[in-house]
Amino acid sequence: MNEIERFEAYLRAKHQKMTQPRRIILEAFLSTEGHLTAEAILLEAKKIDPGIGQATVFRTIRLIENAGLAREALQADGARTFEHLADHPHHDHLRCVECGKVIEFLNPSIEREQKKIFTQYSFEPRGHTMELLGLCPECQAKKRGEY
Amino acid sequence: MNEIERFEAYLRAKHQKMTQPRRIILEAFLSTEGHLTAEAILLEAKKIDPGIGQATVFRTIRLIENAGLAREALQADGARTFEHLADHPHHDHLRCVECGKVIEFLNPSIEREQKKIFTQYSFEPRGHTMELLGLCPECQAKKRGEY
DNA sequence: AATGAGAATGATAATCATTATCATAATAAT
DNA sequence: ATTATTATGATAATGATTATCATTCTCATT
Repeated sequence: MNEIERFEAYLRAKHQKMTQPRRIILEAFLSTEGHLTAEAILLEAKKIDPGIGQATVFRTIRLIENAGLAREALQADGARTFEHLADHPHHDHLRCVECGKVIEFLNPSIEREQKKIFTQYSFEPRGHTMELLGLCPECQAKKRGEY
Repeated sequence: MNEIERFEAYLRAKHQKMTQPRRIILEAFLSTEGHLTAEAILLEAKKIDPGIGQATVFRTIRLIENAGLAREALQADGARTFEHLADHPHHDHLRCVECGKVIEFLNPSIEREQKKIFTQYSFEPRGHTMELLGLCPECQAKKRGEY
């Protein structure tokens, strides 16, 4: 079952409708990689159909998220972005505070420890966010050059 | 050196001034625990001096943050909050997605692994955010009761 | 294929948090 | 005390998100 089909199944289960705008927004979103703001997703969608409205993008992103096809990723500056989960297994982020570059990584040891914490506090796991903030090698070099 | 003094030293170093509003906002902020929105900090400050303005709170929080006396903590819903660092060593957060309850925890093993990742990618560490999301025992019980 | 009830759309207005502007007031160095 | 500089608070401006609503679309049923 591909992404579009999964979205259709989700909508059907909720007695909601698959529409052209929804399909276009999902396709536009899936055609990207990385972290997109709602506005960026609107721009992608308008490449397919310029008539798509801002409001519909906000509404549809939430649906896609609730369908389990995307996740929200808050940037360190508070900007709200989304990334789709197709061919994109779980990972965490290492971000450069200077240039904004993002490196994705996965550390099994950290994942294991997180599970332990859920158990310790009797929480039912629902996910997590982790972002490491630092200065990338290039920006370190740039800084040194300034002096 | 206490918090107020540290803030004064920071301001002096930046050729900026210690003022009544700034002192009041810092004192109000230090009198709290946990994660406060800018608005909540304004309310605290107004208990001391009702004349304090919203804009000054925003400006002063940034100063306090840059002085290293507070840190920003984005909530899972995107709300921007701040917590002061006095008598409040580093920790991470476990949040209930249902009721919003926050548990603070510290896991040395995770901290160690994070350091390794910085090293692996040659990043200069500048901090990190981690938030585990789950359903707390109380909300699990409430859910079960619904059916 | 036509119908009709319900749902979705896009334009726009409304809201909310945050930032910018600016005339006045407070501060700190002389 | 004087003065140059910075900070203040009121208000306007901005940017992101959400609500409203008349019109349009979708889909199960005929």
